[in-house]
Amino acid sequence: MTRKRLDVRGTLASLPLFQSLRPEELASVAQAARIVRARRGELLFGKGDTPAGFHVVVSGQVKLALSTSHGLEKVLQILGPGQSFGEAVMFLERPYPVHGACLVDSVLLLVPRHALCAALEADPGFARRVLGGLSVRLHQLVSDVEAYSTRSAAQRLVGYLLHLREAGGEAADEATGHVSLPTSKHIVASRLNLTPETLSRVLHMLSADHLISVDGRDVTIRDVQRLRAYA
Amino acid sequence: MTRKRLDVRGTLASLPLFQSLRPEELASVAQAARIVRARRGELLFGKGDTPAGFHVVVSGQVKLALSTSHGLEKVLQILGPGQSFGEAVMFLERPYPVHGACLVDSVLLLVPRHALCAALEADPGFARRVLGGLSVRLHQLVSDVEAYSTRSAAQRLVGYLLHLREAGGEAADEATGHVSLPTSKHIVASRLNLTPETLSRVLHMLSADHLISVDGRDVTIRDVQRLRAYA
DNA sequence: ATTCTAGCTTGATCCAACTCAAGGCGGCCC
DNA sequence: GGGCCGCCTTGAGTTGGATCAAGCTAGAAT
Repeated sequence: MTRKRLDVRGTLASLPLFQSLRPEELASVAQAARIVRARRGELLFGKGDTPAGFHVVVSGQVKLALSTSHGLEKVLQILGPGQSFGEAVMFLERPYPVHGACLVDSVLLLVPRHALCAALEADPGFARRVLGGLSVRLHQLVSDVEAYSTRSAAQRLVGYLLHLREAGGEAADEATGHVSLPTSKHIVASRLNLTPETLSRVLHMLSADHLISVDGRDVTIRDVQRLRAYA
Repeated sequence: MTRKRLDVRGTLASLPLFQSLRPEELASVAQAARIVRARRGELLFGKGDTPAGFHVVVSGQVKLALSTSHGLEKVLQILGPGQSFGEAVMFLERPYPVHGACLVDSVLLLVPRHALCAALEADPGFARRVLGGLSVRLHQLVSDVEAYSTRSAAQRLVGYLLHLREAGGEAADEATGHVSLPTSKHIVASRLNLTPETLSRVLHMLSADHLISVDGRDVTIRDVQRLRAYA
């Protein structure tokens, strides 16, 4: 097992969250952080576990999900490199309301509670950034609730595709575009609160309408205007 | 119009959020806060408005809601005295993703952005409390998403009744209990993402099973155990 | 090349909750 | 008292998306 040495400090320094921490604070956070390597499918924490700190994804991909009564699961969030999670739950010292697992082999950093708290004390700018991060997540959840409770399956999918397109850095005003689903279709379906069957049917329907075309995980958006009108 | 003078400072001091601000900081927040009086039905802010600050409910009752394409609305939250809202949106300087309106005549305080920021700089404990507040809201939203996407209408209602019961300070281990719906049934229905018709039918069904009995907005819980088993 | 398997698609059927359409039932004002 | 207006209930019919059950396809393993 040849694992490349990881420059913890450099990695942390490159994350937006830790911008503008003073070098000695950054060093002490880096000092305290633990490197977590996990393979595809591996559980990072279960629902009900007590958080040891918050996580930052260095490489790979992680899902946060709920498990339903019937052993099914509902994916809440799919996280990639540079994203962090678990701040809120760590902060409240409550058990995780979701579980987290790797979708592919991944490397994460686990920043323990005390290191976060120290940084909060030391730098009001850091507090502001954590607050900003939670606020963004709050907004995302509000728009998820909106999507689940006021939009149809097709509208949710269209919204998601347009969202991916913007996140993917495509110019917002182009008439066409291209996005790749971040992971397998059944995970995407769950993220959108759909069954895989329904996702497949909706993709098919949008293709039939010449709004998109689909090739595996690659989706070409043929008519942004008309797609927008959908959502 | 005989409006009682409002002791802004005293009111703020009694809220958990502002506990342990030093007196001079509290004074300057109180100084900056604006009193907002609004009548039943009055809009406090519309979706898309720019937040002027965050609100604290002093008395009365406020709803935060989304409006759907067809002029319907979906209630996200029902807030009573002592609760605050709009911190996140103010913080990000983004437009409101929801609108807010009074369910009954109400008095609120509007704390402007600069006052909050000043308090954040001055007191890391305050930052910690705001962070805690947002974290709690994040948890609530996660459990809403869970409810909407993995639970049936009856399960959502049962969960809500049990939640009201606990919030109402009833001992959690009693076999029976009593709760009052905080507002009219059609608002409660919307909060639970149900139509009023469905709410009515579910209440009827639970009554028929001797799990609860209903008299207007008053609900008597006859069998907590069996009700818990439901959710 | 052949099998195996995971992921996806397609078709048929079902069901929870919604919509539409009438009533009931207070409370309130004239 | 009588009429009116919100609010709630009840019934009948509809439907979006889920469920169940086969197939299909492409890449990996043998």
